[in-house]
Amino acid sequence: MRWSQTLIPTIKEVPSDAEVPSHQLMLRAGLIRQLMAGAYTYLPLGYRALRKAEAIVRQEMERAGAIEIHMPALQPIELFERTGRREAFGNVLINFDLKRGDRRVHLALGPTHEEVVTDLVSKVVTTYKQLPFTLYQIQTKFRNEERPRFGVLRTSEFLMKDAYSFSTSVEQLNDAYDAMYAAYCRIFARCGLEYLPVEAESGPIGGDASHEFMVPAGNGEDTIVRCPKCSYAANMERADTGRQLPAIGQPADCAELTKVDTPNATSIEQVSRMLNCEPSQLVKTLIYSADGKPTAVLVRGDHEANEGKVRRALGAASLELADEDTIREVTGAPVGFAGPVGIKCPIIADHDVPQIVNAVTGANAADAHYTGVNVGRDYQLDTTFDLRDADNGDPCPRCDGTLEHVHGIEVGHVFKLGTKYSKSLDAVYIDEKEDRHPIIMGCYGIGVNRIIASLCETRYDDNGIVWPLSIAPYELLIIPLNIEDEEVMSVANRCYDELTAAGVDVLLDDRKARPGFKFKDADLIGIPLRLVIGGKGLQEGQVELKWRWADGPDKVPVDSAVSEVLSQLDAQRKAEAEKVPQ
RNA sequence: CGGGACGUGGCGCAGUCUGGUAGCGCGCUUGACUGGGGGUCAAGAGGUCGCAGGUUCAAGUCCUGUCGUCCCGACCA
Repeated sequence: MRWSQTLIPTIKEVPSDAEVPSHQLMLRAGLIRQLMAGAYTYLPLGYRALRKAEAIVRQEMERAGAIEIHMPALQPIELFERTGRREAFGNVLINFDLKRGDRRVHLALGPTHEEVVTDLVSKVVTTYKQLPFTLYQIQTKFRNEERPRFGVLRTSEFLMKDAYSFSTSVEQLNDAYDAMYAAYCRIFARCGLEYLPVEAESGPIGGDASHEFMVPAGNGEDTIVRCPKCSYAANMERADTGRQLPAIGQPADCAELTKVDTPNATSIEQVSRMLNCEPSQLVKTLIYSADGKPTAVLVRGDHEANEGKVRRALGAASLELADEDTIREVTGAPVGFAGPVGIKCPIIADHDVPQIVNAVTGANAADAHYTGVNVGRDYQLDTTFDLRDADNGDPCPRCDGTLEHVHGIEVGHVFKLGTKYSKSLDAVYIDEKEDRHPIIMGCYGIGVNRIIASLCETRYDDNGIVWPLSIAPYELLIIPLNIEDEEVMSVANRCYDELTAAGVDVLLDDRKARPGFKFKDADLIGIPLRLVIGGKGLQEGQVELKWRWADGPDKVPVDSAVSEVLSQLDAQRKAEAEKVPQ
């Protein structure tokens, strides 16, 4: 492609709306333009990169034995009502009424396709002989994000590869899951991403039923807990703290239980300042409503309660912080003064809570706290749970290492679904004995746009994007320094023609512009290999070849320019391929 | 949904407090010079200051409302 024949609107100054690097670079390099919050047009360069990522995803899906289909984005709302996800999605599900003749139809724009694919399979599969298989598609998904942000990282419309496996046994499900897991590793490695598979919320099946693929990045929305010493990595939602179960016993040297005035001090910070103690000396008492029943959850003052863990510990289907009236009812005090001593509801506590000797807690009375609170004497616990977020510095649950937090962008998610959808949508098969069973499912998603955004978020320097060869919109950029110099242009055109014919993705900067201007644009759009053809060089019979990440150019004889480009591209492709797991 | 910020040529911004001829840089057009890391000079084009209403002799500027965008938080199968 000739630069003058395509549309690459680069921008010198950083658009004021863009904050994160990927957003700034994608706008500046002319990859995308915004239509509205959460909706972007992919311009030629951005779309080429996106399609390259898509091609890699497709190749690896096929290699893993998945079969491609294409399902409608328009879906009847009724399917979501049958699985209960209309309510679960809530406002995120984009849905609307349409008039068709004298009747109305209620439709949704697919936020994902579990319902549609399960409905399809329920109508097509009858016997175990047809199973197992895995279907996939690459398609635009729609979600009414409450708050789209970070440019293209979180949008209300995005390209997703979604795959669904259908099996008759847990063993078959595990095989499909493992195949997808391996394919994902290959995909992200081929795309040149640094990725981290982390354990994620696994739902009803438990165990290792779910992994997220994260790209470590400072601006990632997710917090990952990982151990630098072993391979343990988990989403904050489910990361274990590695705390040993402590014995619950009344400590030896207890202070007296004392009620102290703490006017208007409702936060951990205010109380610790007023009473001149560390937040770790406090017990944070949170009143939750678990399936409608109030429960007090105790964690140490400097810890954060983890709602997923609380929900699992209580075996509750729904969990939310209790409203003000409930809090007054069980504590007899306004919000901010709850404590375990004399509270009128069940208590569960994190492992670290009974370890606090002479703790400070709310006194269940307005403007008052207790000091000298001790388990066994002032309140009772039978057992403790892991109820809090794993913290920086916590012990690793798998080895003697120390956990640390990193932020990440979720680019993929693999999940063992079980029979949730097949049961509600009646997707069953008959076995050898003519018994009917719900099909066992798995689902596997990749955010294709996020592959591009994560690359831009992690691979750049002061001058612009640094694409890997595998995803770069073009592999080679030819820059003739002076397009009015006939010899320069004839060499440039010859290289362009020969390399294009050889199957290389070549962009030729045929714009009438000064060299410095072209170099700046070249670095900004980040094409991996750059071939510079200038009048001075040609007088010495030489052209220049430079990788985007290299310090300086290599001089190459004009006559061997084409072969040198081909062999260097080949070597780079091999180098990138070596990082891909088998 | 709670909190905050911002809407002025294509982009980045000043002007708003204290009402009185709409400005700067980049980009764009034309010409000349220049020609290896976002050039120089000259001459131009381009904006009903997000929108609506109000106050005023007079509104980019003050008031009310509204729409939009971004950031923090909540939410996120």
